[in-house]
Amino acid sequence: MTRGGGKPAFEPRRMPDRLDERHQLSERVAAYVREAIMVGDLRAPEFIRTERLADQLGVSATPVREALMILHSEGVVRWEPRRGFRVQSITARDVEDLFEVQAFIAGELAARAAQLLSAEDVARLRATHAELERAHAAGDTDRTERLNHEIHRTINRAGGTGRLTTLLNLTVQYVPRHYYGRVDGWAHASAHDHEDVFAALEAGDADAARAAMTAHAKHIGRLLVEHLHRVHAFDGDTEQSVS
Amino acid sequence: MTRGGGKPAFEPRRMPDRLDERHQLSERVAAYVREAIMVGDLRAPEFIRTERLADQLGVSATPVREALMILHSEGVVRWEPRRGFRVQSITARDVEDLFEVQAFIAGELAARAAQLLSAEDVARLRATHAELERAHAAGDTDRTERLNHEIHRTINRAGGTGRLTTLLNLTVQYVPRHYYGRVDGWAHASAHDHEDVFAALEAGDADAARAAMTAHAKHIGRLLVEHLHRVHAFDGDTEQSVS
DNA sequence: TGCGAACGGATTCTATAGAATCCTCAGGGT
DNA sequence: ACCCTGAGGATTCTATAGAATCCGTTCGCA
Repeated sequence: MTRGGGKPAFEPRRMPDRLDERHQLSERVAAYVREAIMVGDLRAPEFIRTERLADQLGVSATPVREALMILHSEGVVRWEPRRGFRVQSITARDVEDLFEVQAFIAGELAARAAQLLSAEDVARLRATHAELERAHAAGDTDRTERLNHEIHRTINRAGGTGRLTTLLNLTVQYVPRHYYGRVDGWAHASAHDHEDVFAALEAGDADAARAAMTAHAKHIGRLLVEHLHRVHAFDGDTEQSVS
Repeated sequence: MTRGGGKPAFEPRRMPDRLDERHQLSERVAAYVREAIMVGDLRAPEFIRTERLADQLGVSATPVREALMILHSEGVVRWEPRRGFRVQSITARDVEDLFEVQAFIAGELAARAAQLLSAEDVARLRATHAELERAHAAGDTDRTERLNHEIHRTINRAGGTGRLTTLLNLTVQYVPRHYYGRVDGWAHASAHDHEDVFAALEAGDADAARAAMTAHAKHIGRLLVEHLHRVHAFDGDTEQSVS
C-alpha cells in the first residue's frame, strides 16, 4: 500500500490569479495552499505530498517545497523533517489568539499613525471608505475587500515599515484576504468600526486610535470564529478527519 | 563588473553544530545566517548571494534558497523577486517592538500557565532555576542559556502548543539563543525576574504572572538594545554600511 | 501465535543543469 | 550633454535526477 494512506487528495483548482505570472511560483503555491486549507480541501493532520501537489499545479517540486517552507514558518503547516509537511490543526482558540495578537499590533500601529497622519490623509481614508461602502452596497465583494485592505495598509504604513508590520502581516496572512467575502457581517462590521478609527486619527488621539483599532480587530475575529464554526472548519466540529 | 558590487563578503565560519547533522540543511543554513547577521558579518542592505553562500558552507544552492525563504517570512531578510535576498535593516525601534510583542504573548501564555501548572511543576521550575544560577556562577554561559530556555519552554508549553507559541517563537528566534551570553547583565536580570514569575505561578495568580513575565521580557529587551548600541549594530550607529 | 529483521515501494532531500531575468556598460543618435 | 538601445555577464528561478530516509509488509524463527 502507498505510504500516506492513499487519499484521493483534493480536486485541483487553478492557481490564484491575484498573484499573476510576474510573481514567483513559490508565492503562488503558498497562496494556493493557504486557501485550500481555509476552504477545507486540505485538512489536518493530512500530509501534503510535494510531488502530487506539484503535478496538480503543473509545476515542479522545488517551488512547492519552498512554499511549504514559508508556510511552515508561518505556522500554517508543520514540517516534520524527512517525513513531510502536514497541515497544522487549528482550534477556535487559535483563531482567537491570532486575532488577539493582531489586535495588539494593529492597535499599536494605529496609535503611532494618529500622531503622524495629517488631516488630508484622514480625509483620503474617509474617501476610500466611502468607495468601500458603495462597493459593498453594489455587492462587489472583491472590490470591497481590496479597498478595505488599502485602508488598513495606509494606516499601518504610516509609522514606517518595520518589524511590527512584518509580524502583523504574519497574523493577517493566515486567512486569505478575499476569504472575508464569505464571512457574514464582515463588511457591515468594517463599515461601522472604521468610523471610530478615523475619528481618533483625525483628533490625533493615540490612545483612542489604539482602542478603536483593537476593538475592530477583535470584532472581526469574533465574526470569523462564528463563521468557521458554521462551516465546521475546526477540529472538534462534526466532520472530523480520517481515522 | 560583477553585479552586486563585488564585496569580499564575510569570512566563512563553520556551520552551527548546535543543529547537528540530523537536522535539515535548510535549518542549519538559516541558523547560520541569523547568527551572521546578529554578529555583524552580514549587514543591511547587502545582498546574500545564494551560490556564494552555498560554496562557503559546502552545500548546494537549493537548501540555501529554502533557508532564505524561511528567513524572509520571519522578516530577517527581504526577498526581492528576481533580484535576490538582502538582509533587512534593523533599528533600535524594531528591537523594542519585537520585544513588546514578545512581552505581550509571553505574558498571555504565563497567565494561562498560572492556572494550569501544579505546585510540583513550579517546584521543578525552581530547581531548574537553581541550576541556572549555579551554572552562571561557574561562568558556564552555554549551560546557563540552555537552562533558561528550558524554563521558558515549560511555561510556554503549559497551555498546550498552538498559534501563540508559533508567533512567540518567531519573535524569539530573531536573536539566536546563545547570543544572550554576550549581553551584559542578562543572566543577572533573568535570575532576578524569574523569581517574580515563579511566585505568581505558584499562587495561581494569572494577572500577576502576566505582569511579571511581561516585565521580564521588556527588561531583557532593554538590555539587548543597550548592548546592540554598544556594538554599533544599528543602522545609524558609527559604522554605516557600504555607500 | 507472537516478535524481530530485512525487503520493497514511496517520499523526502540535496545536487546540478538549463532557461529566464536583471544589471552594467558601451556605443550611437539626437 | 543626454537618452535610448543592445550586448554581455552574472544571478535568480525552475526543472530534473540521484542519494538518503522512512513506512508498511512479509518472511523467518522461536
